[in-house]
Amino acid sequence: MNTKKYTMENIKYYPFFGNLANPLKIRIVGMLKEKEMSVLDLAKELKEEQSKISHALKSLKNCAIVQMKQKGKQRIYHLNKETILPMLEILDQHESKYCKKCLAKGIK
Amino acid sequence: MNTKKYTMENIKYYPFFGNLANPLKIRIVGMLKEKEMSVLDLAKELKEEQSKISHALKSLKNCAIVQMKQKGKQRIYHLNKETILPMLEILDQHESKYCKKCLAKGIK
DNA sequence: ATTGTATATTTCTTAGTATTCATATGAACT
DNA sequence: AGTTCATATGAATACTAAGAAATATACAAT
Repeated sequence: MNTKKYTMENIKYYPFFGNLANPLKIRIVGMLKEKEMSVLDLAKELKEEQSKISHALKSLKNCAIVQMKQKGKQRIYHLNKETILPMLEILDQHESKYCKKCLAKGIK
Repeated sequence: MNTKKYTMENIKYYPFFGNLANPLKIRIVGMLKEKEMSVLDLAKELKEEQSKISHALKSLKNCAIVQMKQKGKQRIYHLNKETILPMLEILDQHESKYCKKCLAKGIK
């Protein structure tokens, strides 16, 4: 039916929000709100496999939701608070105002 | 491996961002930034089938990203600008600062 | 150079989501 | 009530992204 489905203008937000739409990734974001952590730290705290955490961190890093620094053999990840905190703040307000039902039940 | 994977606290953002992570849905949001529109208006402008638009609008409405009012037989949808505009604004800033590459290529 | 520790990558499978198509509902008008 | 236009719904299929498991790389210390 279509020739050109979407313009760059419109799809540009896609990969970014895709990260925040993933339960594991949002849990990682939740952890990193508190303090910066290594991959294994995250794996332990979240009770998930290391490779899974690495995968998640890679895509979070690709969209600059988290950033990384090397420390010996460890790689320490920290949240890009400048962007993410205000964004979650807006959502909290939205949620408390409009969206109790859908958020509680996970309706899409 | 896990018993309890995530708490409510952590997954609550999931359905909301899931909507913004979808190309069609974000295109709808893009259209509704300009003006409110009916389902068929959207279908025509975006060159997509009506049922597809309806499906997308349903999930957007479930998370209060759009709102709807009846007008004769038409249903007019409009954007929840209070939440969405500041959110896109934050992202634009983020993008121009950090994420040119990933956004251009759609890397996740 | 070898070992041990930390993280990343690759491939395959599975689960979750979107799309399609057919059909149903609902509202206005005759 | 029947017709038309506008929208929504449901079920089947097609996609895409996430998860699992095994393996590879990178670094530090000995």
